[in-house]
Amino acid sequence: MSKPYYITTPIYYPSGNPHIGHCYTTVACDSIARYRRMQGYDVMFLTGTDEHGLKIEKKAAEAGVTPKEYVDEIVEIFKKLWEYMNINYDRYIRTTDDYHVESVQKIFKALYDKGYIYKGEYTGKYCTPCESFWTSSQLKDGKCPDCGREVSDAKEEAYFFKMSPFAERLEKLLTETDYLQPRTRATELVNNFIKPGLEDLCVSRTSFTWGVPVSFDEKHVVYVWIDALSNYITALGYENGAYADFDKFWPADVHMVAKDIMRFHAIIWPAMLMALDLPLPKHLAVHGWITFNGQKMSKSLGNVVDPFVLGQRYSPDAIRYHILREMALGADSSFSNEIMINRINSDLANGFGNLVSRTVAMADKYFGGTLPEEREAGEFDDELISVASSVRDAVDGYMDNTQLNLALTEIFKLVDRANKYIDETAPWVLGKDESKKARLASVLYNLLESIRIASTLLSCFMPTTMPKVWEQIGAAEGDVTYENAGKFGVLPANVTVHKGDMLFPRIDVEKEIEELNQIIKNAEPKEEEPAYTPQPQAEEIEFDDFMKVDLRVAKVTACEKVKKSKKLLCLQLDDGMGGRQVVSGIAQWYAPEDLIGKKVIIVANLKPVKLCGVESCGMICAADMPDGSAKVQFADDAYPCGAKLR
RNA sequence: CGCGGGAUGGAGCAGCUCGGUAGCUCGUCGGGCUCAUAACCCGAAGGUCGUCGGUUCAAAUCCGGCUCCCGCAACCA
Repeated sequence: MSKPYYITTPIYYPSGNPHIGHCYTTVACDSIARYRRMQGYDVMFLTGTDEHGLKIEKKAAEAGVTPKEYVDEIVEIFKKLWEYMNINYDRYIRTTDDYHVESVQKIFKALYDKGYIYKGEYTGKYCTPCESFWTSSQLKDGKCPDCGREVSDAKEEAYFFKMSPFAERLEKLLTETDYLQPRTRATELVNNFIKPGLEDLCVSRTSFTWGVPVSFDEKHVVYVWIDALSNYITALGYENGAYADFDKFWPADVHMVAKDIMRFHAIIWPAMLMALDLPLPKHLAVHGWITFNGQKMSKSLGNVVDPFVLGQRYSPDAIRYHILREMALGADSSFSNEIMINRINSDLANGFGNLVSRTVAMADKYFGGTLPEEREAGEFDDELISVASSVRDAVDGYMDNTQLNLALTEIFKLVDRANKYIDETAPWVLGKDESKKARLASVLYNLLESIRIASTLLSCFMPTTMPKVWEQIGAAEGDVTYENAGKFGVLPANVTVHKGDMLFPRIDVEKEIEELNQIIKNAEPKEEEPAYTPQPQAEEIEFDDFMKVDLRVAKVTACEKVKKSKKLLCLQLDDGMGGRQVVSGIAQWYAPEDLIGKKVIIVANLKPVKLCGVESCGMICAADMPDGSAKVQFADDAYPCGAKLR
């Protein structure tokens, strides 16, 4: 009976279309899953979508459809992308699936019965028009992140999950086991979340309805944690009858996640499992972001990469390769069109593709495609054979540590060695001498064997292209197994090759970059310009209310950054009334010298407050820009300082 | 003094745990080859290893101060 192996991606939130970042995690998991299958494991590879929550509810409302209709549509796009990228998942879970809903309700109840969940009060900020709760950290400029209106303090009845009983075990899990990969991140988690004391977690909401109802308290809907994280076990049939794989596959071998959701998987998820008395997953592999020219990918920067577009131009396998080759487990990896194209050219086209092409072409040219069986060993053979025979074991080691980039590097050492071997043995010279035919056959055979081994291992990473290689080098299905990847001399001595199409055509870098930039440009205006919808107008107020606001002209006499803060500038103003100090959150967009000497409009009669320990008396007026930045409203220099506006 | 990570030839990185020739990929330059996808192979140039100080026979590597960058947290009147 083969050993089980369970690997998961996170379940993605379908509030928008999938992008290259989603591909990153999924392609990595797929490659590992394929590798394990090849090794003979009984693999369960799970992916899916997290479909509940307020944001989906709202997006659906905006689109004028039901939440379910909304997610159905996006889930289709996700699935299409996975099909396109040749992702071979075993199961796809949607949190809207009946069996999942059933399990979540049971889990919630079980935790309640055990006393880990209790009813309490959730205090936060409430936006009346949106009917939504926000924590203070979610607020944008102190206002509702959705509509931009004022929020008020409010309390909401909610269920809480007790985290504190697990603090000690969690700390040990993070610092003393190899659960977290890479371990370097453990310090960060322990210092930031465990040492200050774990706060109980709010696990239900009454402020929206698009979610799993709490079975024993209908007003409440299960909030994201228990609903989403539990997918890893409900998908196996935990507390439901849809599947019966829980005993076989749990605990998971690897949960792979990006660093932004590391915290939930490193702390909350293990705590939940502890509360349920279930075994913990073996590993949590955390990877970084794909950054674009060093910047985080974001729509407003216009650098969101559409995987469909890239795949069409360079083939899904090339994209898969690039992503995996650049990805180091802990760190961010930079993505740019230039890096990607260069990588595809040098590794896939020049290195691997060309090796296959020249080898097959020579076998075809000198022997009509079929090698004769006579052999003659030569001086460079041993080194090539030793490299080829040891690759698999090296790759194994890296795969065990989810270091896919290093695994690929290892395979390409063989590719490079083989290219060098061609130069050393100069088959074209042998080809001119009838007496060297046996030697020539040996050289070509050794090359075909090297290609067979490399392509077998690469087939987990580039599953679409490698079968084409096998066709070209005359490898049968039984030749390209995991077991044979560790052996040299598997192809029949009289193997027959078949010339085929180029595997990875070389890309014209300059031309391609120009075209890609054009695509980005064309895509931009469509998204950018009409995308800016002004915030809804605030509620009407009385004239008297308006007159309470004292707007004044003031001149910036001095300005400096507030230490300890990235966003704050401290301005000294001549307001015609003796001067004052105002702190403003615009440091990201203005240097102090941009403001000194300029006149601005201030709200003069705001109650003073301290921001990062610096007193601020009033605020300066600025416009919110579509990209989230702010532009200060500079006043006409003719206005005298202290002049009142109305 | 909020937490953490980083600073190494033009670019991107490894080396730092366990001090002792600074390595890899790409790019550049020169050469070779012609089987191949203007690909392949060889060679060369290019680095005060952020900065200052300490320990040591010896420091990229250990210790301390400083500067700058990047995440996260907080702040954004």
